Formats: sequence, structure tokens, C-alpha cells
Amino acid sequence: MTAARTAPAPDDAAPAASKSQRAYDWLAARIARREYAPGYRLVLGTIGAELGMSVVPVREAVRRLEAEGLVTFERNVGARVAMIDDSQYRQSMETLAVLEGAATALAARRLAVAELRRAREVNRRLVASLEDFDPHTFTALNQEFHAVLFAPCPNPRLLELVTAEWSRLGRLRDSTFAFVPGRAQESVREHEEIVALIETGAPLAEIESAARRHRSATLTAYLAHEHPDDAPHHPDDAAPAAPVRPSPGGTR
Amino acid sequence: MTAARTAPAPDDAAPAASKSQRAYDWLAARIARREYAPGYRLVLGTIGAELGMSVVPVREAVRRLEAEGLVTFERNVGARVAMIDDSQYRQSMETLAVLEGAATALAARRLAVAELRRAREVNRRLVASLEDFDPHTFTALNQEFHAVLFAPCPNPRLLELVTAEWSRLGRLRDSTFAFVPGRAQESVREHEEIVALIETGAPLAEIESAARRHRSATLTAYLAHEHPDDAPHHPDDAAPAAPVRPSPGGTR
DNA sequence: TCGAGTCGGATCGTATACGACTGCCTGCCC
DNA sequence: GGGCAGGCAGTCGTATACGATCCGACTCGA
Repeated sequence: MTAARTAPAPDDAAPAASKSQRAYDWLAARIARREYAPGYRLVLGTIGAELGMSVVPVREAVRRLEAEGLVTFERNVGARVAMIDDSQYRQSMETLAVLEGAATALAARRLAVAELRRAREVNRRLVASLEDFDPHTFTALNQEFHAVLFAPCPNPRLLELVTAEWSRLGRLRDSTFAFVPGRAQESVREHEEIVALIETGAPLAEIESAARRHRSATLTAYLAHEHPDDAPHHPDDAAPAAPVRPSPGGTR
Repeated sequence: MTAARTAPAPDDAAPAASKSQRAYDWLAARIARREYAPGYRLVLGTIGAELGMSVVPVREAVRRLEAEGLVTFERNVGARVAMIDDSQYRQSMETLAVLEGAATALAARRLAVAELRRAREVNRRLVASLEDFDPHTFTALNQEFHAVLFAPCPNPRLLELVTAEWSRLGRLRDSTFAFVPGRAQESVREHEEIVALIETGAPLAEIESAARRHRSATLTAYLAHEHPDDAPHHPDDAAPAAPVRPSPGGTR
């Protein structure tokens, strides 16, 4: 729902896209490229001047970015690029694990052999890209692999959320695999397992679980690498532990 | 992420909220109340005149509504209330089943006894509301019950999506229980089961599955009641079926 | 009678203008 | 020296104005 249109045609000759759209794309690109770092102050007038347009389209673009969580906005004060901390990345990954797992399971029974073949082919390209490793292309291929798998998911709403979360992640961090290169190898192996599960008609619960664990594992690897002190804690952490914690304080 | 602020204070004396915000609230309310039916043409100037403001705030409100999927917008043509079909409702319910299940599981280990007591109390009120049944209040209490359960979920992003989906559902349909009154009784029973699972420290997977099935069952009941011909088909439909379908046509 | 071209109204897209609010800096008073 | 009040610059919020675009209807000719 959120990231709907993202410039159908950039602009060839005529200004096919509206100025608001151009402003949106321009800002989103700058933020993604970290040219506008988190906390950076976005002044409507300045941006408008830089883009050769009035403040009105810029304003609209900023409000859209705000709705997507890329920038924060304070009334009568102004907009600034949202502060992104590590926990946001973790949360998005965790959420994506849930969404993607469900989407993959829902799509599993609708995958034709041609699509499975295509998924394998993408995975082969992933393997090939392991030598001469480039995190960015690896992430792109990785996304393509998963996209093939959950594309036939009959629930467009779920797909929408998955896509939104993917792009959100992309803006939070260019590629996880840049941080934990070792994870890439393991990842492609898990890909093959997931494809095999789908192919053999494994129970949907099992497929969902595998897909979810696959992503959670990437997150865990990242956390272990960057923050060795953090607890792993992902959706599949099913340690029974104590039945209930005692009430720490008030009702809430 | 989408439905962030929804009017902190309506407006007592001073226009605390901006006009854009007022326009947004006003439009959202009208759409929810079906006063603006799906397909209804939203003309900026007219609405602005009716609200005693210029088109600019109205425009912004409409764009926000567009971002949330409530209205569609066509350039140089105008906005109209989004056409909502039954499948959207189904998809939202299905998605919410996934999200809520995950959130509940993630929150389970963090629920203190006080919160469980509170959940049970809300459920008691649900039981009480069964006689002299009002679908609207039942839905509100139902939401409160679940909110208590997943509130301690440590993943704010996931909670955000759950909340967004709840409000989306609320706008698609006031209350499911208005359509399938019989489902309400069953629902409160399942509530107790979920609380018991959490209390006894059942595996997280089991809690998640129960929470998900709980919502899926509501959807199934609705579908069976309204569209007896539709297949049930929900996330837990784990019928093994054939391993893979043959490729129906091209690669895609 | 039917089609194509043209005209007009309706609506949006953007620019410009002005008022309102916020935060900071300066200067005064204690 | 510290604290508070006032002023000032920077921004946003909204109104108004005008050009651009689209859609429907009307007219004119074959």
C-alpha cells in the first residue's frame, strides 16, 4: 500500500512524471545513498529551489516519505531524515521473516515446475556470484530468488507488505551480506533446501518454517557478527522457559 | 507505519490539529461510515468548501488516504473512494492472522500475570456482551483482548503492521461478527485456550499457530456464511496435495 | 444517420503570497 | 554572573491565482 508507484517512466522528453513524483524520487534516492544522512534537516524551500520547483510539490513528497517512515516531521519545525538505529533493521528483518515465510508457504502449492526451475537458475547465479563477491548484486539476486518463490502467493495484500518491507530494508542498509560475507554460502544452500521442500510437497508449515528460519538465520549471523553480546532471539526461538514471568510492576 | 497520528486531541478550543489533519480525519470517518461509498468521487474544491478550508490541506489529506489505499487517485482526473471487494477483506484477515499470530507468540514470554488476568477480564466482558449482542462493541472488546496479548511484543515494527491492519479492517467492514453472530461464542472460547497456552508456557510455535487459527477461523466462518461456494483456504491449510503443479504455460 | 473534429466546463498541478509558529540570540534586570 | 524577556530570523501552514490537462457534449460534414 505504501510504496505504490515508483516512477513508471523516469522521464524521456516531456515531464511525464509530476513534480511531486520527481521530488519524491530525488529525495528517496538521496536518502538511500546516504547523501542525506539520518538526522539531516530537510528544508522545503531549499530543496524546492535546488530542484527548480516550488515548495508545494516538495512538501507533498516529504509527506509521502514521512508516511513511509523515512523522514520524521514536526509541525512548524520541519522534516529531517529519520534516525535509524540498529534495532529498526533487526525488527524489519524479523518482520520480513514472518511475512516472507507466510507468503512462500501460501505460494508453494501454486508454483509450477517452470518457476522452480527459474528459482534454481537464479540460485545458480547466486553461487556463481560468490566468487568475485559483490554484496550489492548478491542481495539483488537474493531478492529475485525469493520473489520468484512467493510471486504466486494468492494474497496480494501479503505480497504488498513483503515488498514494502523489502524496500524498507533496502533503505536501512544496502546489503547485509556486506557485513557477514560468510553467510552468503550458507544462504544459497538453504535456498536449495527450500526449493526441494516445495518440490516434494512438504507440509506448508514446514515450508513456512524453513523460509522463516532462512531469513532469521541471516539476521542472527549479522547480530552475532556485529553485536556479539545481543541475544539471538528470533521468531522461532521456542525455548519453553518459565511459564510466566511474575508481574514486574503495574498493570501495563 | 502508515496510520501514525490519528488526532491526538480532536479540537477543544483552539485548532490544535492542522487543517490537513482535520480533513484527513473527516474524510476517513466519512469513508468508514460509508457516507462516501466506494467509487464516490472526491473533488478537492468541493470538500475544501464544505470544510471551510482551501484545497491545499484537502489535497494533502487525500494523498495520505491514497498512500493507505483508501482512495485511488488519477492524475488530472481526481480521487475516488477505493473500490473494495470482498477479496480485500479476506486478504487483510489472512494477513492479520499471520501478523497477529507472530506478534502474540513473540509477546507470550513477556506477559506478566497481571496482563493475563487483564486479558481474562476482557474476555469475561466479551462473554457478558454476548447476551444483548452488539457487533460493534464486541469487535472493540475483541480488539482490546488481542491488544493486551501482543502488547509486550518486543518488535515495534511488527506491532505497527498489526495495528495498521486492524484499522484497515475496521475501514473495510465495521464488524465481522455482525455477519456471523454464531462465531462470537466460539471466539471467546478460543480466547481462553490461547491464554491458557501462554500461561502454561506452551511452545511458541503452538501459541502462534493457535492465535493464527483463531483469526483464520473467523474468516472461514464468515466465508462459509456469506460465500458458501468459496474454498476455505487459509494459512494453515496444510493439505499435502500434489507435490507440484505442472507448468500451465510460459515461464512466468 | 453516423463519424470526426472542436469547444467548453471541470478539475487538477503548481507558483506565489502572507500569516503563524518556533527556536535562538541579544540585551536588560536582578 | 545568572536568569528572564523581548525581538528577530527561519520555516512551516494555508489561501489564492493561474496554467495544464482531461472528459464530455455539441456541431458540422459526408
